[in-house]
Amino acid sequence: MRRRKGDERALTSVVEDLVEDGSIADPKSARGRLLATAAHLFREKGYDRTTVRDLAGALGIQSGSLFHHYKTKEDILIAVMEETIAVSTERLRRGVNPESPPRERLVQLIHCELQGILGETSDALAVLVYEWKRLSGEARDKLMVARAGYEALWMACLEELEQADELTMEAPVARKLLIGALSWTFNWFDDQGVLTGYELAERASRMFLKPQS
Amino acid sequence: MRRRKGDERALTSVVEDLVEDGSIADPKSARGRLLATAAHLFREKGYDRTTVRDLAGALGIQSGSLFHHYKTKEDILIAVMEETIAVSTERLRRGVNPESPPRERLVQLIHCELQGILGETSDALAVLVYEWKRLSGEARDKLMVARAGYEALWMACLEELEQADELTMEAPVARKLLIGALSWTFNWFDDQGVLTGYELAERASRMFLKPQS
Amino acid sequence: MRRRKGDERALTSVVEDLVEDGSIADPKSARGRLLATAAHLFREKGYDRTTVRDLAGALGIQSGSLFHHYKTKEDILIAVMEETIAVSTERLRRGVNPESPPRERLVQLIHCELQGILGETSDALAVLVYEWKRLSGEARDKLMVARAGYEALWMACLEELEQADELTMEAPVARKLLIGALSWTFNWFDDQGVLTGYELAERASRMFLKPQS
Amino acid sequence: MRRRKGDERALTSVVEDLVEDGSIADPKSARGRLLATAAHLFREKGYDRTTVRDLAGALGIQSGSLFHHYKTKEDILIAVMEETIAVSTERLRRGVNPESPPRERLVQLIHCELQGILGETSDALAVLVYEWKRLSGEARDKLMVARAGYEALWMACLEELEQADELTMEAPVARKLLIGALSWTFNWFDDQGVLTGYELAERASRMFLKPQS
DNA sequence: CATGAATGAGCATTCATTCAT
DNA sequence: GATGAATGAATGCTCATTCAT
Repeated sequence: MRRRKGDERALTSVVEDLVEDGSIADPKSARGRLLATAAHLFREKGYDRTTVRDLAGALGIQSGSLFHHYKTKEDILIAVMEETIAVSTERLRRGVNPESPPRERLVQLIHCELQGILGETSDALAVLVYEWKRLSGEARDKLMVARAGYEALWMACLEELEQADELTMEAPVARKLLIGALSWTFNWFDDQGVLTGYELAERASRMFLKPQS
Repeated sequence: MRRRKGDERALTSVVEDLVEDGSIADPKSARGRLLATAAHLFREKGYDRTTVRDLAGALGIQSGSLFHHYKTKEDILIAVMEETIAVSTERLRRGVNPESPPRERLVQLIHCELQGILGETSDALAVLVYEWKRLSGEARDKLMVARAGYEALWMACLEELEQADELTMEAPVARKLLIGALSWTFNWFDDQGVLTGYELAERASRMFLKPQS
Repeated sequence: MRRRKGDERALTSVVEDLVEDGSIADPKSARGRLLATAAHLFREKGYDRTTVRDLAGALGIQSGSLFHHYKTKEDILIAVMEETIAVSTERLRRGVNPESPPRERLVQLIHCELQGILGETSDALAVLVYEWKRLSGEARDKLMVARAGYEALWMACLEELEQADELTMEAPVARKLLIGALSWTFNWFDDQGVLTGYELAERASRMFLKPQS
Repeated sequence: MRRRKGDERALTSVVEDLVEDGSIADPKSARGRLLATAAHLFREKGYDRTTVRDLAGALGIQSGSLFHHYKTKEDILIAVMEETIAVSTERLRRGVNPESPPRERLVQLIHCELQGILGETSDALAVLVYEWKRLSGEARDKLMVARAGYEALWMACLEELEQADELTMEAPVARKLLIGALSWTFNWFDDQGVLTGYELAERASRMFLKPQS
């Protein structure tokens, strides 16, 4: 997606700070490269069809060496997802100004989410959405907890809007329709197309907000 | 999804007629049962993780016998998708009254699509959406042609609305956001929940229509 | 191989007579066509790589129907070999004039064998040579007995020549070298090439005969 | 075949030298044992009927492990053939003394070829002859090029003899009859029989040479 | 930490053979 | 006889994982 300089800086600092406090791996470290490459391959070919040899090959190491970093292939998938959730949540936290009026905050939320879906973390988020079923029950539960923090940020805004009677439908319904609509964008949205990411975010917010008097 | 008697009758007749003219396999025939079971398993476990032995086991036959009906596992996936597209397109054709005003027709379109996503053909449609990447390029091309007929029915309505200035955004953008929003419903919509399918369809139509004066 | 009219008539009558006395199947009957087709496919693709479906397909019937004629695929191979041995032996019997001097008889023998290898029965003879190993021990024994009659006709001539001191080496060694040399011709001899079958037979006989004084 | 000490040493050094320059695998290495075992089984049971499990079992490893060394079963066949051609060609190069008169060189050539057919490389050579048809076209072409070098060494000698009018027939015809005669020996020649390999070579050379005045 | 050979269970697919119709 | 759907064992090959070096 077409991004302004400011966005770039924002994402970089999100990642940097999370690296510093140890929540995620440094993208330049071996582990970080591994996860980014895994995300890319998992998205491109699907988790099942990506072999550990594919992944090792893309990293320039032997397949056996992967298992020094992660015990199983599934652990790599889990790590990709965990980090994505962490980065996404942190991005939301920073990208949304709590002082802004709620209508404005909704646009900020949508814009943040779109940035994730269409920007740098695109691969990892696509994996999060499309490979969710590949997780074992246990892993799923753990990640659902992490995901809950992210969703709470959304619901706070939507519920406020609902109470202010500015929403065209119930907040939970709106959120779920929106998740689907935005997730799907990585199947069609074209960086170079007629619409910028900003314009798309604005269109998406219109779907649920009553027209302003 | 909660359905009225009328819907049931409608779907049944769609399938029956397509069976009669040979477009799809009779759901009660060996081939039809095979495709329904395949759709179910492919959706539940994913195409890659569903082995031909799983499928054969679920059908009560030997794995070798599957290859009497379809030459490869991918051919089964393709057949599932082809039939779904055929049924969906036919359902749209019947479920939309060309005499209705366009706003009403949009609700009919959404309702038809939701019926597919949440009703009888739910499994097959989920497979169509989530396993698209598993198709070889050739198969993909063939199915994209079939899919185009379906989309044409949608765009006719949306473009009419756009020209009448009743849409809150460009028709193609609206369609794509809607595809995502509706497809995602099979991940959350609960048949027994607070919302009926009709109510959901109505909510979804609000996302793109300007409020009526 | 280039053949004179006389040869053709000779082979036809060999086959006809064997058909009449029931030793082999009429080439025009269902069974006969089956064996000829099997010989052709077995030679072309090898016995193992020729499936019963291939064979049935070439005959225009269903694979299951083959088993009305022969109980197993191996039985078809055995039948092909048995008939070939019968025809070859009969051809030798007729093609060699017991009145001729032994040197002449050797040329007749070689010519008969070459006719088999390069003429009408070429496929079946190639199968006999190259698929011998595919036979079960039991079948092998049975066919070896049949083959013995054929070899006896050869050895009679060669031993007579040996006794007359007209051979450049021991009769059994000569015969074995000759079997190899002639069998191999179906890998290189060209019907349309510089050499006729007759000329080849003549060359082959020179390999073991002392020059005539 | 009964061999003198010198032959043994000669073959050993051929193999050793080729191992050293990397043309073939060391017979004592994993790869070398694999190829020798494969040659043996392919010869005994035929390529098609030898399963990768048979081969693995004979080597005392798991069938999956084979694919570490060769990507496909056909690649194993190809490797067997390639190495045989390399060894055979090298043996010819060393076993024939270019200073010898051509009649003598012919005996040397025949003796070398027989050594291959009946000695250590017997299995691999039988495979080369009998499983040639199993190769894909591509592999066939590659091996035919390698084979051409071997045949060139033969034709040089035979053509020289032909020009000196010492051959009883055309050089190419002689070579082809000889290939067949010698190849066939592994179906009948008995190491312990009345004839030594040398005696057989000498008999074979008589087939094409005019008696010396 | 990294390697790479080995594992062994699992996979889609093939195929001779059977048998109810 | 012929059909063709079904069988079930077998096949070549894949791949996550292990482990001695």
